[in-house]
Parts: sequence; C-alpha cells; structure tokens
Amino acid sequence: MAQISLTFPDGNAREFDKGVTPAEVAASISKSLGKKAISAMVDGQHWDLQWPIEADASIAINTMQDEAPALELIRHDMAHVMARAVQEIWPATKVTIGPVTEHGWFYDFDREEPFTPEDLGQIEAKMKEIINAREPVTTEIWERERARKFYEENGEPYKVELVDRIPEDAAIRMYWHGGWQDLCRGPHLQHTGQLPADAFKLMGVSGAYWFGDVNRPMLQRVSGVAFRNRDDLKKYLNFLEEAAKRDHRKLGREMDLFHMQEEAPGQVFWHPNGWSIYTTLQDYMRRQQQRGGYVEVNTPQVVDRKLWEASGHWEKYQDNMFIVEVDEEHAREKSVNALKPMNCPCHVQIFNQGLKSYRDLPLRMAEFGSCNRYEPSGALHGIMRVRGFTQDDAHIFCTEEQIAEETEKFIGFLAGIYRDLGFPTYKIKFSDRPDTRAGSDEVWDRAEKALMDATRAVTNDVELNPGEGAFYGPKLEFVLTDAIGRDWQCGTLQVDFVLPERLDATYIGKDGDKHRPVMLHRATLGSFERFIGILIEEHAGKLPFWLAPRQVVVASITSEADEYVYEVVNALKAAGVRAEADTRNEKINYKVREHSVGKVPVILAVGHREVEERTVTVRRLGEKQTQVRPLDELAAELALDATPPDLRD
RNA sequence: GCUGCUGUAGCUCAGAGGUAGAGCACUCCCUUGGUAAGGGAGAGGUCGAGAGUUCAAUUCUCUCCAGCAGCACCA
Repeated sequence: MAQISLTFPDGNAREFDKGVTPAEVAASISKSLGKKAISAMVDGQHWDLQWPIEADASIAINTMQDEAPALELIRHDMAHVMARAVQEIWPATKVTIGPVTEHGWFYDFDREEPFTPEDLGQIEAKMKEIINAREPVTTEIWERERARKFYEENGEPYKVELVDRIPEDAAIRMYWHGGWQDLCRGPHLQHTGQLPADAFKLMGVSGAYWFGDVNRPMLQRVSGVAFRNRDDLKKYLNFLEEAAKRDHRKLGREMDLFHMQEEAPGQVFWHPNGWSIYTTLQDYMRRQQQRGGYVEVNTPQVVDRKLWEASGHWEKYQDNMFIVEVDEEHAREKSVNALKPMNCPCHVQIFNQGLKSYRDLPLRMAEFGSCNRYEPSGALHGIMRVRGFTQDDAHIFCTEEQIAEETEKFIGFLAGIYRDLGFPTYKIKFSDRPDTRAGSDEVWDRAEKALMDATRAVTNDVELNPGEGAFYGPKLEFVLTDAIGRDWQCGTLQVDFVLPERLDATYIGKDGDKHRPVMLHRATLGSFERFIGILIEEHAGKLPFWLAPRQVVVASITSEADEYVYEVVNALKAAGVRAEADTRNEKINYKVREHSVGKVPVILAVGHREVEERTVTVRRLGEKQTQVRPLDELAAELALDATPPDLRD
C-alpha cells in the first residue's frame, strides 16, 4: 500500500496509507478525538471525515470547538434531518435543495398542502427524534446514470434535474442520514447525534420559486436557525426581538413621524415630527450640494409619453410607471402621460436649452426629485421601499475624460455626508451590464472600464455584482445595513452614454464641433424616505440631537411652574432649539415616561426649586441621572448640539 | 406579481352563526405630584370592501383591497 504524508497544525508530519480517511486519522490520535471529530480541513478544504485522502496534504481535525466548520455542518445536517423528518411525516413530499444560510438553513419542498405553523412543531419534534437516534451519516460516489435512475424511480423529479445540472467533471455524491438519502456535495457530520437538539428552531414557511425562476413552480420553503448551543440560539432570538423594537414602522408610530394607509399604498403621510427630520436633512443636503458645486433645479411630475419613448423608459420601464391618461376636451386622442419615475430625462431637457460649451462642463444638476414608481406590491416595505419618494438626485454632464475625476469627487462627497450622518462604514458594489440593456457592447466596455478605474483609484474595497447594472449603464451602489442585517442601497453612481444620445444632448467642444456629453446619474442618500427609515433603525429612534424632531420637552412638576416653563421654552427656541412645553395636569413620572417612549433626547423638569434658582433639571434620554443646570448655560450648550454638523466650527 | 398568513376602537389584542369586549391612548372631574404609567367617570367600532349561503353573517364561502414573512423585482 502506498504511503502519503499528512502534516498536522503543529508542523509534525506522519505517514498514512494512501486513501486514509480523516476519521481514521483522528481515531489514530486518540479515541476521544475520534469521537469528537466532526470534519477536517485538508489543504484548507473542508473535508468530510469519510472522504479518502489520496496525496500528501496538511490536515487539521475539526471538533465543535471550531466555530466556522461546526456551524456549517450543524446547519447543513439540520437541513437534511429536516427534509428527512418532512418526508417521514408526509411521504409524498418531493425534496429539492436545502442550503445553509447566514444563521441557519432552509429546505424547499414540493407538496400540495401548505405547511401550517402547527406542522412546524411536528417537524421539530420529529427532527429531535432523528437527532436522538444518533443515526450514522454515510456517503458514496455514484455514476451519473445510476443516480439519475435512482431518483426517477423514487419519484424525485427535482433531484433528477439537479443530477443533470452537475458539471461533467464533478463527482456525484450521495449521502445517507440513517435510511434517508439525499444528493449532496457534503461534507457532513459523523452521525445525527452530533447535532445539538436544543439549539435549533424552525422559523417559518414561505414561498420560493424553483431555481429563483418566476416561470418555474413555487415551492414551499421551510427555514430554520441553528447554533452550537442553546445559549447562542437564545442570543440570536433575543437579537431578533431587539431588532423588532427598532423597526422603523413601529418607531414611526410611537414617535408620531408618519403613517401610511390603504388609499395610498407605498406612499408616506409625513406628520409634523417626521417632516421635521425630512426638512432638516434636506436643508443639510442642499448646503452640501451648494458646496459641492451643484446647481439645483426642479422639473415636472407629469410628462407626456413622447419623452419617455425618446428616453427608452417607455420600452424598458413601462411596467413600473404610473400612467396618467387625460381626456382633453378638443383633442382627438387622449393624452397619455406618465408620472416621472426618474428625473434624468427632464434634466436633459434643461441641459438642452440653449447651446452648451465645453466650458460649462462638468455641469452638476441637482434636484430633490419627487418620483413615482409602480413597485410590485410584494416589494413594498414601510418607508424603505415605496411607490412615491424623493431622491437627492443629480446628473453630472461631463466629458468622457472627466468621468474619473467626477467619480472620485463624488465618492469623497458621499463619504463626508455618510460620516456626518453617523454611517462611517458602508459597502460599495459595482454592477455591470444586465441582460436587458440599451447601448452597444462597445459603449458598455468603455463605461464599465471608466467607472471601475475611477473607483479603484479611491478604494479597492469593491464588491462585484454581475449583471445588476441599470439598463443604460453600469453603476456603483453604496449600501447600508439595517437593524436586522438587511442591506439597502442608498447612494448610487451610474455612468450613462446612452441617454445623452437618445435625447440628443450636445455641447460645443474646443474644436467648434458638436460633441456628446456623458451623464453621471448619482444620488447620495438615495431617497429621503429610505434614508430616514435607516436612520430611525440605526439609532433605534434616538436620533442625533440636530435631527431629532422634538429636541427638548420642558415639563412642569407643579402648575405653579407653568409660567417659567414657557419662559424656558421661549429661551430655547430663541437659541434655535426645537422645544415644547408640557404643562399638562400629570405627574412628572408620567411625563418622563411618555416623552422617553417618544424618544425626546432631553427632558427638562422644572418645579419650585428651578423657578427660584432660574435653573432646569436635565434628564437625557436613556440616562437615569439628572443634572441641575443654570438655564442660560444649558441653552447655549443645547444650541450647539442643535447645530447641524456642517455648520459647527 | 407569486406562495402562505393576517385585517375587530387611535394603538396592542381577546371574542363568537343571534347585530361586540379588555388594557393603553382620548375627554371631563379629583389630585399640585420631584424623574418611565396617581384615582374616578365618560365618550369612542358599518368588526378592511363587495357579493353569496342562511330565518339570521363581523363570524361560513367566494372575489377584491391592504398589511406581514419569504420569493421574484428593485433604474
């Protein structure tokens, strides 16, 4: 028997028979390691204990102490155990795929009857049975035809399709958890008893298309979460509860920021408090844009289809547009318009007024552009994904040579704003040409290269997002993460060679001839709606003082202090602080509670003592401790806090 | 848009084939109270919309609308 040499993490090497398995290696080290082993790293690859090793390699035996492989195996084996449980309870159910997710796994099933929440309990119980039975996990490599036939005979059409999709040169690996079989690339645990029966939970059922394709059958997805131990599971469930508390939809109600109603799905009714955040943010952005060399414009909401046909939106984007038909009295035909889903075509109209010179470029044209898009009903989500929203939009008309500089400038512009607003970290994603697109491949080549080169000049921390570009050009996305870890695209920068062409934008170059400008579409916050939603969740409602709609509530302890309360409120207002009086006939406990729930950052309590001493007692949100301060001193301090970050010295 | 679930007072929710209930919020009264809910009284609902079954529907059935979770979509 040929020998191979395996090198252990401590640097020692040992000879083994060729074809030795990690299980045998582990057992040769010690009996207990043989039992505790869950998998191995062989030359850095996650390796099943049963897979033979055919050549010299480095090896490390994994146990449950090794977090990454342990979690991967637990979640992956849970998927199989769950699928087995489901097929044992409902044998007619067909299995498909069951991958590991960020905190657990899911498995997609095809079954006539929908799974109910009660079914989940039954599945969980069956899973625990399977785990407690400590069923061995075994694996074999099969010939393609044999596997194919096996699944055909077993009435598993989805598995047949999966077998067919496995590339020619890849092995077709079969796994068994006890008597239950699945096609799987592995690796897996030694036996089901290695799964922690008390550290998993089924989270729900939902629909999911087979292979993510709308035209394929809708399957039932059962998802779960799993960890190494009960404590980690509890911690995660606790995190979900905390995340639910920061949900902007809930806080929006508690803080009286906005509401939404049936008659206007996907559109926001901003209340005074919410609108205060909005306008404060808008004022800030307006100042930033002025500093950044932008000119601000405003364009129509309802625009004739002719312009959308010319821009390409009518063809590529019509399904997402609100169409407005108007019966004009003396017209032969109805006039057909659309609410603008984007501002770009209108901005080109402004650009096209009068002749532009190369000296006018780059021309940075900004608009707080109110847009309406008919988003699919299932996509709507609070104020984060809506049908009516306002972008902090701008289009930079420039030459191809100016793309790099303008890109770098914009990334710097955005970084400064995100920092001011409390988001020092964010992801940058680069999306290239999608399947449905306008413009030639040659133009796309140039646009993609220009954008990527300019981005790389600023940062190398760019994720690739193949095929996700806009129909007219590649884009950069600046992505923030919400309270429960979902990513939201906020900022964007898109290079566009197509629209200037379609809408015939030109400028006169140095040579006296007409040339095509390039357009850079860009937004920093993205939309005010989404950005405010993220702000609320990020801060759990406790917004930075300068953004808080109600910055201070001055609460009387006894009605004899009412007069002084108004004096304090007026002093604060004069200092530029948003202050309100609360002189209701309620106890101070009650007032403190109510305004704390409402996330007012500063509560000032005044009673006899304060009236006499011309002081206030300060209670900051989330702090138990109070502080007695002279009114003048505090007003000056709060005035500074109330100043937007760009206006402080 | 698709699958599943949900829709009862401003909010959170209970309820049943015989035309509705709680807590909080709201209004009024008492209380002037020192840092997360003082006490009492009162008012408030076409039970998401429409159709059907039934002597009778908010309850059962269907259609539509909206919301929630996920999928798909996201310029």
